[in-house]
Amino acid sequence: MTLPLREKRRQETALLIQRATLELAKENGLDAVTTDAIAAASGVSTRTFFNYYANKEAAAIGHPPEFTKEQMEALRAGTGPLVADLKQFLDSHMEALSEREDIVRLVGSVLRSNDKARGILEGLLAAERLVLTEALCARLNNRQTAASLANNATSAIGAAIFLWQKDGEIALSAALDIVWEGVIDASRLLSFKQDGEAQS
Amino acid sequence: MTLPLREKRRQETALLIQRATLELAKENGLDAVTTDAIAAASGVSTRTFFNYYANKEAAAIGHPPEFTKEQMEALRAGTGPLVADLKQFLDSHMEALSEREDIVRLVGSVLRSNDKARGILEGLLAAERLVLTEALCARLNNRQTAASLANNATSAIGAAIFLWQKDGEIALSAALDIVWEGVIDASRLLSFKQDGEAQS
DNA sequence: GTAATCCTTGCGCAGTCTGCAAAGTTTGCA
DNA sequence: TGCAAACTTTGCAGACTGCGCAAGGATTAC
Repeated sequence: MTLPLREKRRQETALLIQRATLELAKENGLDAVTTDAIAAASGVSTRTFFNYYANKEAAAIGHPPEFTKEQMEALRAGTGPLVADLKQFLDSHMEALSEREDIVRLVGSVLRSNDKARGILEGLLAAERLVLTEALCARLNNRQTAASLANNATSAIGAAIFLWQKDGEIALSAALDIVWEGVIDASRLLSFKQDGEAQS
Repeated sequence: MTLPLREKRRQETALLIQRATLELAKENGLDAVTTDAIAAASGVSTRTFFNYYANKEAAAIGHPPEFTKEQMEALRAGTGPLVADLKQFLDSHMEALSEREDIVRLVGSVLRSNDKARGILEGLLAAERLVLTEALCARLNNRQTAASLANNATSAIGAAIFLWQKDGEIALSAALDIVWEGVIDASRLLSFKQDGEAQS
């Protein structure tokens, strides 16, 4: 962890700008906030703001935690049954998100009212989903299956956040448990042997 | 089907503008296209363009086919096992998409390079997913399970389109079959009874 | 045929985002 | 420590986006 000063400053400023953006968006939504206002609140020039983020929506999203090397490795190595490993993987990612609960909550409200922000996050998630698909592929040797698993997993994270926001009482990890149970139930229904149908 | 003239014209113009937008975007991507250019190519004023679509990204997406009342009803009534009904539902929706293959292909390429367009489509899809969730809820009495099923279903449509675009040989319906098989396989893995784990 | 309703359009304004070049910081190396 | 190379910040100018407004044109219902 011996980052050069430059790098460190950059990360700090990026986070500072994100917080300023979200703070301003709380009032009347992100659309009502100008880039000039964000720059001013962050203590940088407007031009510099655009050196950090391509637009205000990207600033609101910031840099969400990615799947770490350790998490991916644990999943690929695979000690237990796949379901358990996957759940563990999601739990550990959820924990990373919990450390920025305030930001997660604010980002969530921006997403509800801003198409562009949604698209940006969706792009980031798609990349993560691809990474996860690759890792699962190594364990399964079937791309479509791996892709579907990755989809269920990443969607579960989003659904858990949604549930957590709506409820307001339960913890993020508890929300994930509830959502995951639904995923498993749905899987039972989908994999149920059909009455008179042929089954490969 | 006795639409007033106004309504009909409106739909035609909306489609015309969408086609013009996609046509112009083929060259250098949507970002390189100005709203003035789209308006000129569509034979309307720039101001009128904005009466049809909120922005050029929305114009590129247009108005994708929604789940029809008949499709939803068939799913809710539910004659066979759920998996079969769901597959049938997806097949019929895929058929609707096949009738606009040219547009689907162009929209796909816009989505790859434009965050805002992705967000807009994602918003439309989320609404559809919600409709589907409601319908499944009526049959299942469990919201989380219904949501997971709806997620798997709508994601499958997207994945099928992706596969169809990448491959270039297979038909949309065939692509859906391949994707769906992956979904079922993944479900088997997820619902697999775990070794020593407790099972509710 | 006529009144009510809805659509289109030009104009103007506030805001977004980029290229460029000058000025300021940080880094590595001697 | 001190200096050159590499990188950052910033102001400015300029093209593009998106919307409110109000006048004029088309369509509808009766």
